[in-house]
Parts: sequence; C-alpha cells; structure tokens
Amino acid sequence: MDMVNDSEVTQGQQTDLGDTGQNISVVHVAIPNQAVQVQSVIQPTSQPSVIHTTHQGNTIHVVTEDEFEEAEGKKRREILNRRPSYRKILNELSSDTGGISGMTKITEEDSNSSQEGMEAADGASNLSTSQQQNVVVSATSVAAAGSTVQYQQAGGTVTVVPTHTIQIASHGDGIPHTGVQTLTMSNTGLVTSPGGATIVQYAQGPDGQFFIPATNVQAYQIATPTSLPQGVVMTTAMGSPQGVGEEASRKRELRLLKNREAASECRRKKKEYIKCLENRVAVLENQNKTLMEELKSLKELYCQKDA
DNA sequence: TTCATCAGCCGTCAGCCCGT
DNA sequence: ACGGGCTGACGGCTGATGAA
Repeated sequence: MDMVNDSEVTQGQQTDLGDTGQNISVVHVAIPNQAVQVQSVIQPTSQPSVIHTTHQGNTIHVVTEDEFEEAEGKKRREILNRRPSYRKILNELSSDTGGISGMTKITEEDSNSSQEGMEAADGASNLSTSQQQNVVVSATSVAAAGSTVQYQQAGGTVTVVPTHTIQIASHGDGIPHTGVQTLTMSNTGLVTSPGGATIVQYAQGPDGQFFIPATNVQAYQIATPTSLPQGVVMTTAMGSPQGVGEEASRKRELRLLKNREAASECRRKKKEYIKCLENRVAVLENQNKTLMEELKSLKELYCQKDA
C-alpha cells in the first residue's frame, strides 16, 4: 500500500501509486494542523475503476479495492462486535472536540434518571406516626402464601406478606408507632391494588407489628421496586418447590424491570448522542463554510497578485 | 367517517462486554 | 465462570396525517 502524505501533495500533482499501477492527479487542499476541514479530491486519470482512500490524521492512504473491502469488512465486524456505549462515545467526543459547543459530557450522576423514584422509596424508611407515607413499589406478580417480600433500607424494614399484612419490623427512627396510619401506595411503587393507586390503612397490633385490617384486604400485588435506593434489598423467603418457581418468576420480573429501565435509559442516551452529532454537524458545516470562504478569498488575492 | 400509512415509543430478547 | 449492564433488533401499540 502506498501512502500519500498531504504535506507532499500539492494541487495538480501527478502521483504514481506504485503497486496499484495507477496514476492519479490529486487536487488537495491541505491545511496543516487543522483538526477539521482537510479536503481531498482524488481524480483518476487512467481508468482504474475506483480509488479508495483512508485518512489518518493528515495522511491519506491509497489502497487497492481488495484492501479497501477487507478493511471495510473488518470495520463492520468491529462495529458489530462491540459498539461503545453512548456515554463513552459522548465523553470521547466531548474531550476530543474540546471547544465544540453542544457537547455535553455524560456523567454517572446525570445518567441517574430514577432519582425521583429513589427519593420516593427513601421516604418509606422514615415512617413516622403523623405523616402519610409514600411507599413506592410496582405491582406485577402476586405473592403466594408462604412468601415474604421485604423492602429493606438502612434503619427500617417494611415487610409485605401475602396475607395482606404490612409489618413494619423496625423503623429505626425511635418513634413509637401506635394507632392507625395511612400508607399511600402508588401504582408506581411497592404495593398496589389491581385498580391502581390505593390508600391502605394499617394498624399496629399488640405485638408491635403493623397490619392491614381485614376490611382493606384485597389481592395486593407485590413486585420489585422500579428503583431501589442503594442498600435496599428485596428478598423473598422460600422453602418449597412452589417457592422455587416463584423465585424464578420473581427474578425474571426483576430482570425485565431492570432491562426495561436500561432500555429506556439507553434510548435517552441515544437521542442525546444523536442531538450532539447533529450539533457537531452544524458546527463543522459552519467551519467548513468559513474555511472555504477564506480559501476563496486567499485564492482571489493570490490571482490578483499574480496578474 | 373510515382506512392505510407512518413515526415514535415501549417492552422484550439476544448477544456482547466488563468487573468480580 | 458468572452476573449485571448496555444496546441492536424486533414486534406491538398509539397518535397523527392524508386519501377515499
């Protein structure tokens, strides 16, 4: 493969491509040390079907068709093999392009789109006697008898059991829990009735545990939370073959839920990535236009001087 | 109004990569 | 080796739009 370095090629220069057996004239406008806008137009003078070039920095590589196909194939395979995440691409773009506007660096923090859910779930651990609680857990699968789903967080544990009892095992807030409290359970959260959002009244039993009075009992569904804060653990107590099946289905639900969220996040990043690319195109087109105009005026200046 | 088409969104699956 | 995250691909759903 022959290399044609743009520092060696000037407008109209005839360049022999050696082992390609081709002679081409190269019209090459090269602006050294410009990150963008090196334009090259390669025109074959003989009839070699296609001239393929690849660019590396300021260097143009002229390759044979076979080499080109091979390289393209390899490139395609590499792209198929592993496309870096949009976050990576965006970060690379933003560090590469430095001053280019419209580039937003994605950080771990701003990729955390489920902050609100976390905050809502956070509230569940701080159960107090006087305020309404938002316990956020979504509903998908019905817990069978014998299984216990725990929603745990540092300092407090809310246990939901399929006998429709909500047990608050340990608040960790030091507040004595007496009387009837109201839990607002949204359909985006931990426990819902089939009808959606439900106000569940629960009371504290003599053993200190809270329970839902029988009048409130419905087929509450229990599933994994849409987003659990760090340190939050959902567990199920199992012990039977039936439980194994439930465990599997619970795991599946959790996996699907996480994947759902991941897909949503991925789409969000993809959109952002495309926006950034569009911005970049606009910026580069602008720069291109400016440089072309500059080149044109310099050419005119040069022609005037020559004449 | 009804129907067809299209675009956009969402959920799911599969496969790859990466950290443990 | 395994589990979890990421993302392309696919199919279904829904709303907008235009033609009949």
